[in-house]
Amino acid sequence: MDKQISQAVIRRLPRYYRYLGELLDDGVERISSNDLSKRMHVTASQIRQDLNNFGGFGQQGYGYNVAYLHDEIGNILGVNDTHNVIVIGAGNLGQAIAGYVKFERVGFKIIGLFDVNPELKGKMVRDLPVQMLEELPDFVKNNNVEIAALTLPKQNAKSTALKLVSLGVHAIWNFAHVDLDDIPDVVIENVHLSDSLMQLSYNITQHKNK
Amino acid sequence: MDKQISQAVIRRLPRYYRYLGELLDDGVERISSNDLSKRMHVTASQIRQDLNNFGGFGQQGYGYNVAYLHDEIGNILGVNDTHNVIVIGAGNLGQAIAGYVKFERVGFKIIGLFDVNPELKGKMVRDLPVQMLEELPDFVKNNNVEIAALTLPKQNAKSTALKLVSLGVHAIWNFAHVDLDDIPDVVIENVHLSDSLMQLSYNITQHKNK
DNA sequence: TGTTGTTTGTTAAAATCTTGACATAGTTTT
DNA sequence: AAAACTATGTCAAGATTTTAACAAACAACA
Repeated sequence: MDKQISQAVIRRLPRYYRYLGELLDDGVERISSNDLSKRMHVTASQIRQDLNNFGGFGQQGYGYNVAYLHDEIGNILGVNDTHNVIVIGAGNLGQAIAGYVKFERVGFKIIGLFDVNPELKGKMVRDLPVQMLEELPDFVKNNNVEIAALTLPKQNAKSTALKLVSLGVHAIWNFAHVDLDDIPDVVIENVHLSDSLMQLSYNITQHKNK
Repeated sequence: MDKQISQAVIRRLPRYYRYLGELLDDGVERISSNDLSKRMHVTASQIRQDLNNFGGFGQQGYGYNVAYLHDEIGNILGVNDTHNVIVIGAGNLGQAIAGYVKFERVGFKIIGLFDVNPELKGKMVRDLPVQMLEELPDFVKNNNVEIAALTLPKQNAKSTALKLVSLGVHAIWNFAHVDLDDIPDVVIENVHLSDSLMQLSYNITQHKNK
């Protein structure tokens, strides 16, 4: 048992979660895979298949209860629990991420913001002071830090990641333009904005030549 | 002919491009799919298969010339040409994106930054003044704008996207937390940071239960 | 309460993607 | 110049993912 769920499925879950959240806001009580498929431009079969990886959330002849399904997907994704996040690198992107997460998501809580630049020391970003990297070990020891967002130059990313893991932070949200594989015992999620922009660029070229 | 290349392949191209760029910086002249596969932690077969979608860039018994292959992938991705980019939404994220792109990539040039908030009018971000959205139509008319990055609240994303397309901007790099499908004749690349964070959250849970 | 209609969960087929295998072509060495 | 070696391009097998199909379960309505 305990079949491994493919990352392809996992990548789709947040999107389901988002659409269900919107339906919830709109006061929609129930939805069929067919209706949802039309809104989301995917096949109904895929929706049912995806959801059934985790159990039967629907009911024949009725469909899915929006509130219930939303909550269940939230549980699967782990966003109904609180996760403490620190941001390493208090540049533009770091500040933006700190603000963005704060606005967008309950469930994720930014509790610390770090940088190496002494000029930034103590600067307030929202309600958080920028701390120096030297303060990181103590901070991690005294706070339950689950996720570290790395928004720093690629030169420092690997060593910082290694340090974080040694301090006990086992999840990294990596915005640095470098791969952080071959670090054992840590979960990495990469956001390579350059890669995304290049994909866009490719698709522009394709689009033109049609 | 003119076989459609799958997005799975396209998603990998920027990564090849990055690794080849690093090899280039390190003064490495040639590389075999086998050596590259070890560095990148993918199969050599996949590398050869991916590249052969676009033609034979290597030579039997020799491997691939790093500079040549780097350049060719650059051509495929369209990053050897210049693309003018405007950013709509001059909040933290918009400013970060403007700076990030500028630093990371030649090939993409930020030429304008727009917002609706009158308080931001004229504020300099790097070397660009924040302009009001009313100025957008004239700006697009007078400048060759290829890509618009949307870093604004989801409520305004769709209408702004529609306006951009009507003005002749046919590529959107979307950071708003909403899907912009069903807009015809436009290439969309989504960066859903929340989705990414949720994936991380899921994988943390999985990691723990092992 | 029975009949009709709806929609799931699941199975199987189809399509796509990844990996392994190897003949061929070119390189390197002697 | 020949022999030994290397590594691509490509074909085919294997694995995974997606889609279609439908029986079983429940809802809605008469």
